[in-house]
Amino acid sequence: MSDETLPKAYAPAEAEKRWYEFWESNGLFAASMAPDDDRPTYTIAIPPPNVTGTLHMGHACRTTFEDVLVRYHRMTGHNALWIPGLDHAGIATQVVVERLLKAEGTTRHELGREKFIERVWAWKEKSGGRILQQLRTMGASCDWDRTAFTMDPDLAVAVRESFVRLYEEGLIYRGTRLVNWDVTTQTVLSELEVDQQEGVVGELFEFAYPVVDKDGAPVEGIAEVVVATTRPETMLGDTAVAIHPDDARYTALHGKFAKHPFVDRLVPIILDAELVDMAFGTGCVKVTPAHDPNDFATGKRHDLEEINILNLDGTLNDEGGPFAGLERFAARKAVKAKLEEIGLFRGSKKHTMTLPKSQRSGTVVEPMISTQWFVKMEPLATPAIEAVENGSVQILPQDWEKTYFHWLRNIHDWCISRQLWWGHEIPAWYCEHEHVTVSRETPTKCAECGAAPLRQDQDVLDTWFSSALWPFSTLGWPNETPDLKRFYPTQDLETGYDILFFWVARMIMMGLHFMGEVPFKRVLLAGLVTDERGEKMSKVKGNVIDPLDVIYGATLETLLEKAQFNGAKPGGLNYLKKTYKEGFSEHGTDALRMTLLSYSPQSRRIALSLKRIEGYRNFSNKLWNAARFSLMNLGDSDAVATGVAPEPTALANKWILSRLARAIETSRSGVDGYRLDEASGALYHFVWDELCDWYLELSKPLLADGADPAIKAETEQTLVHVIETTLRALHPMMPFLTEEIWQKVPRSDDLGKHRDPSKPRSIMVARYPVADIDGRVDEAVEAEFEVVRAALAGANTIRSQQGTSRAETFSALVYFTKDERAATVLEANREVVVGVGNFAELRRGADDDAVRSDPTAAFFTSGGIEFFVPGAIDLEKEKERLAREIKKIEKELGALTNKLANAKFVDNAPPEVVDKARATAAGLEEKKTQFAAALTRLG
RNA sequence: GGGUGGGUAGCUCAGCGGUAGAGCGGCGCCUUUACACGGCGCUGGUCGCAGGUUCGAUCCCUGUCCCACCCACCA
Repeated sequence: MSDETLPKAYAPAEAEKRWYEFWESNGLFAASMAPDDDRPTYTIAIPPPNVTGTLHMGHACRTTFEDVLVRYHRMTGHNALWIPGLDHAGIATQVVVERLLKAEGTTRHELGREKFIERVWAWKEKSGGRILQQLRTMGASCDWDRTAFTMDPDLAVAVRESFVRLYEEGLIYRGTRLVNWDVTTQTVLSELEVDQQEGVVGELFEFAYPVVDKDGAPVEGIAEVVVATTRPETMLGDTAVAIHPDDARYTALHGKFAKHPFVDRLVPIILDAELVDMAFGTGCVKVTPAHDPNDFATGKRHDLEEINILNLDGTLNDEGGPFAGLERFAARKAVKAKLEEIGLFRGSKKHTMTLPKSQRSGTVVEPMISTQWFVKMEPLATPAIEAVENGSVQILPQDWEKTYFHWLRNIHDWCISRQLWWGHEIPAWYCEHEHVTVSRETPTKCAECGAAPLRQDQDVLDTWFSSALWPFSTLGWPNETPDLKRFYPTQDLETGYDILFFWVARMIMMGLHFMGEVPFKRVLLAGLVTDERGEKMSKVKGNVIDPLDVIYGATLETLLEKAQFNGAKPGGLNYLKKTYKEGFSEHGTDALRMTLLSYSPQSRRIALSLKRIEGYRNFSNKLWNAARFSLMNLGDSDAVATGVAPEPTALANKWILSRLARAIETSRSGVDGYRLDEASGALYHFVWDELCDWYLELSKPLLADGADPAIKAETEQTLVHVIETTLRALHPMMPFLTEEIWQKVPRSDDLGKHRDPSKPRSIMVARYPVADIDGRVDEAVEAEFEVVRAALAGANTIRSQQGTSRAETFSALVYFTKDERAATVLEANREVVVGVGNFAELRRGADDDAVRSDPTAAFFTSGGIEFFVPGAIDLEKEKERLAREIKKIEKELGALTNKLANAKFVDNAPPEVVDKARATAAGLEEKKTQFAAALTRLG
């Protein structure tokens, strides 16, 4: 150990790969299934990434957060299980594979369903494998043997079981509805895949329908009814014109009809208070049940005919009459022109609206009517609301509860069928009489009439249907497996807030329904990772950052190529060029993890900044070098870390143990309270500001060759203990670096021993530090230390002001104090102060007027003690400094004096607040006097 | 239109009733054998705006203006 010299800088890439293989090949990630293992379980089911594409920063963020929780619990005596897996992601994946086919000059239709599905599976193997590899790169300590995929046979059984049960319970039904149709890819879209593009300026086009009675004869007193639309071509599918029942202007229209100008049809004029707003437009509304959600609902209320005028490719079908065959936008123009031509055009105005566009193809989504499967949501939603109300499930940050309740209380039935090929087949079969048979096993004859053969429903299930079962389907449900018994319900579910409805709420509903128990105790919602400007990452914007590029580094050229390949627009490429002129340097996984952890979980936006990652890369190196220093200094000593705090006598040693204990406390309370930002922050500051900046500096004279052997020995012991404990505390956040160092730290054999003696020792399975065991809080020591710190900090200030090098020895440090305790502390730590401050000597000068009046003596005051460094200063600079100090004090003092002069404050504020203010004021007053005196002394 | 979150140092963000914090940046000094991916020091803020509650408000309340996101709707 002793003669091993660490390189000057930490090289993460090689170490990370090595340790990950070590952990995985030794089975250290696996949860224990031993019957005698009675440790409490801690389980997280991963939010399964889509098998499309590669992981992005959002995944990196989630993976890190979850891995910290899992590793922490593993180290605090839990049987920890993290279930990894992937989602088949229905449409997203199908679209990607279709794009590949297009590049090959073929289509899924040419290929046929079976061959196409084979192709998707091949894609899944490739893409899914890459994603799982990325998770490993991030350090995810998943139990890989349990890797699940939403299309696995086991999970298919769960899907079928739940579908059939819900059907039998009357919670799944078939109904005719409007779906979002993408005419380019010719598939339905889920709500998720529809982007609402706001602020599109369109045209509100008005035209007239001639009014007739039921026999087609003109109506006396009213010749026409004027309606408005942004989509004139849909008038071909109009099956009613609606007016408000209370609208006095149109009583003559009640019971009458509109004559369709293009197709041979009389359109009834109906009364509907729900659809019609009397104040809007003409107060007359054309109703196209087959192509508009509101009209569809209106059609249901009035039992209107639903006429679909479109083919699946977006051209007009035969219902379009003279316009049949035209593409929908061409048809729009043609209908408008024709209406003008025959004199029914009644005006047009600009109209700002929101257009639903397909996230996949960018085309305007077309509402189309079709028969779909639905889940009746209300009976499922009620218990899910209760579960959060009564605290069975806790949502963090809590603000999200409101959103959750709002959605569940206004829930719509869930359309679960999709006209795709990639997904779980719907276990429903039809006979020649269109009777439906829903069954767990493939049926041979119709359940209703016994007819055969049967044909299976061609549709597949929404990808979220299988995701909703995730927390228990991955544990073997519907079988009553030992896994299910041991690990359900899981503890925490961590994910982005964007899928609170699509996934989280549905898991709660399904978990309660099928397991009778919530699927997880806590929902942790993370913010969205955005670029440095705070804009959402998207391929088109070119601002998607691949975690691997940050970890391993990437040149600007590589970044640009990648962005271009992913379809970035020129603006996006410019952003990249401007923001990342130099590309990315190598940062390492641990640095990225620390960065992601440092953002508050409260914020909705995580505007990832490269500078911040660099800061943590530097921190990795800092920690590395602290270890390097320690190992070098431990040299031939026989100090070993034992996992128990030593009992040193030197102030610095006692102090660092006290600070260590506090850091551990904060770290623990931070993780326990899901404030990983606070936990990681506490350790960061402990390592950098206390361990490195102060303790390591102070330990140098104690470890020096000529030092007191007893002190040297206890310092070595303290040093090795503090380093080893710090590594354990940081391990959940920085797994690779900590293991790399820890394995080199001299330590006793029982540290990091696995339950299974055949497995190697690892920090992964070591005990997480406990404040009272690994450290020792000591208020008195901390107070004493402040005196030493003050003396040395003052010396630093002077050195810096005067521009003297650290190597230059000051003649002496003389101090004046009435405070005997402080004097004792300084006296006791004379060696440290002299050594670290590089003074020739330290002495008390209570009666040394010569020093006090020496104009060349640098002066500073700290903690009520005056310090002088004779002959150390540049007079002018010193004068400037003193004047500046006095000004600063006066400003602070002014505010405080005013406050204390205020009787209301003194009378009403709590006594301790007043006392504190008085003490501060007195301290400032004294300081001011000293500074003023020093200034006078300098002339 | 409804809702949610946010506006704090040049930038990115913590803090949320008792004299404003971090990282990055800027300026100055220091090539000191753990680390220049470093050390030390300094600079920098009427805590969006206007009222109110309070002895005291960045923090609580009301209003208001911006920004982001979500939901609904726009015939």
